[in-house]
Amino acid sequence: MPELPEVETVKRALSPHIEGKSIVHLKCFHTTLRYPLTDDLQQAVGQKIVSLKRRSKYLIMELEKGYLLLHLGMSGRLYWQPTSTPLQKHDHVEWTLNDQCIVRFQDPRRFGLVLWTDKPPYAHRLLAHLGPEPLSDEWQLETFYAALQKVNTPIKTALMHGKFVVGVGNIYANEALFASHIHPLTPALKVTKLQLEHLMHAVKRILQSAIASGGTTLKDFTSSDGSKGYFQTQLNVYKQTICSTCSHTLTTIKLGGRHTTFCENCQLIN
DNA sequence: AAAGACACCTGTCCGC
DNA sequence: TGCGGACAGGTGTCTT
Repeated sequence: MPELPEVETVKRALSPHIEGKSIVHLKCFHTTLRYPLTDDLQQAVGQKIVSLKRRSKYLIMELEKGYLLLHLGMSGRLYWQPTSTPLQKHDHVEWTLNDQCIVRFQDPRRFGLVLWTDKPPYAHRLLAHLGPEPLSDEWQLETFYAALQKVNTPIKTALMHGKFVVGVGNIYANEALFASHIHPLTPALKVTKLQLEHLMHAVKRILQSAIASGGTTLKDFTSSDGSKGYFQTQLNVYKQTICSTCSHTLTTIKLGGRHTTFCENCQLIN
């Protein structure tokens, strides 16, 4: 489900409903997601939610003392209800806030996570190694280019790796490479600095545009209020068959186990 | 040290 | 209609 724009959409939709409110109950209905749902999640109970932040595809619920780290994995949802409603299949964690509203974490495939930490979350082992945020000034052409000079792996794999930039998943990696006319199999160290500059601009533009559209709903993505995203209408290669620029038939290959679609006419390998 | 394979899960879709 | 198999928006960890 979620790449950066989808997680950002969830964050923006949920924040106004929960910030400044207190957690009255926290219930777990399943023992394990990516990691076990441990008893220390109860340390969040009684605390006020100071803010909801995003780092990469992680959500950080900042409490007065401590933090809850959340990740939606491939199929996770975080949905909000003004009052309690019947549990749905695959609801794993439920927060009840002091105004009686409910927030639930639902995740059929259970690749997501909810965990407690009382230490600064950016130093947590899951976040500490993450690369720069694509929509921030931390992501610089010079350092990106320099880092890739040692990387022989295809540029698409490098883009999705999370080491050089975070938040770019399969959909937006395909789209950004198409927009910047770079063949996904180009070895990262062979991408020129000029191409890399175009790629960075494409990533920023596409992510911002996807956020503005409320994310991409391919099958089942909805924001916390149940609304769908509309960026799928702007996809140029992902799940498409004909090149929107030259009308050639698009090529689909498998790269690192992920569907990779590109135009052999518009995206040349270096 | 880098790169690839694998693992974690369930739901859905497609072909037979 | 039923069944097997492939595949899906992610990412940490293990193996080469």
